[in-house]
Amino acid sequence: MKSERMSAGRPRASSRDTIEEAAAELFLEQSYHGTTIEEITQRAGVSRATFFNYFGSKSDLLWIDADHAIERLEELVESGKPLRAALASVAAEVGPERVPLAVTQSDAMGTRDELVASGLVRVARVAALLRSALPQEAGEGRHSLALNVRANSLAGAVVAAWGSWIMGGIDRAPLADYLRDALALVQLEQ
Amino acid sequence: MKSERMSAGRPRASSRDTIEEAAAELFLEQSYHGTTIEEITQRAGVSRATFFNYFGSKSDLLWIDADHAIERLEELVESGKPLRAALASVAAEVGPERVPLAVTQSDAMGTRDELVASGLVRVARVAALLRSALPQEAGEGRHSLALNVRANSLAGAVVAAWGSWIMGGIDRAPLADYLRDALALVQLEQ
DNA sequence: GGGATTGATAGACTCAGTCCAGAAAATGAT
DNA sequence: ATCATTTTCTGGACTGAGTCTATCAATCCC
Repeated sequence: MKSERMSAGRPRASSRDTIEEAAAELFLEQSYHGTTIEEITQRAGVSRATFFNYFGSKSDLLWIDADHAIERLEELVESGKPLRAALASVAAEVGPERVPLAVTQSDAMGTRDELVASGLVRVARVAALLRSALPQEAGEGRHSLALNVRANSLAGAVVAAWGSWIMGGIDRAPLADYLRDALALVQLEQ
Repeated sequence: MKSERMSAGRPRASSRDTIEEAAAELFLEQSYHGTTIEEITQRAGVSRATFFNYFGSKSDLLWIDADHAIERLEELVESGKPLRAALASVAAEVGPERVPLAVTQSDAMGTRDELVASGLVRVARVAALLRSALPQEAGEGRHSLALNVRANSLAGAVVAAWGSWIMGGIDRAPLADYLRDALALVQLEQ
């Protein structure tokens, strides 16, 4: 995943990690909205233009960990792993410190639709993934209402588990436990 | 709802409707992203600043009908109507033409996260509303996992119903039918 | 060394969204 | 009628995200 590259071109500087670190520091010091992309790149020692080589938008910085988990889930599902097993696997890989910056910056989240929205884009991605991974019942079309309901409800449950886990504070149970309980409540499929 | 005002101050020009109409026209002619707020307000004959007296953001224009439905739902729930009855009421009020601009502009939606995000903000609003309206079980806290799962799953089902209804095309069944079927699939509460 | 490829940079540009000071239009009181 | 007050409308300046383009730098392969 990281870099199986040996071929042509100028090698990337270590910019990505540097930018992430600079951003995390500045968000703590000044908050998300109080920090500009220019400040981040200045502290990271790169140009502003470089930022957009690595990230599509400022809010991407808030969801790095979540995006990583979603990518892992996509990998597992594509490799043929059963859905619930894949979900459990990814949950087990998420350590107690993997709380996205978006949540520690939640004062901003409360007021600003922009941040809520950037988070929900991830939810939509999960829902779409689930919809493609759920077993279709006989004669059921790709856009069946029942399929959509199952996918969305399941996504809702996954998100609820994750949200409650976050709110559980530092001494909470592992995410996998929350997920198990949440999935038990939606006995929609299998 | 509209205007029970007789008191002081300069009366509003008919600006709001004018802006909505101008925007709808321009979005059809030029697409959402091809239209600037300045163009909209020019056609509507008001200043750019006035736009932000009526709408919080450009993307609000895409969700006027959805926002109206959500507000109705909030009213009904606050007035003490049972949740499922309130949902059914609002669904029954939604005519076949009430497809938000966001959907007719869906070519833009497909590619641009911004539009997905603006729509999902509405989903979050619905989920929050459901969470506050769902009956709490005995000894269940405000941030209970089970409560969150029920609220989110239900929101997912509502959204699935709405989405399938939209996709059903012009000769589809009433939204209320889709909603009934979707809710029947999530037998989580009551 | 000479391409070819890829990454980094600078700079200009568009546009959404914020802010503010002031003009315009109404009301009610004196 | 005049004045103070309240609310809307307007113009203009400003910030900052995101796009685009041209150019330079670093690496590989020949």
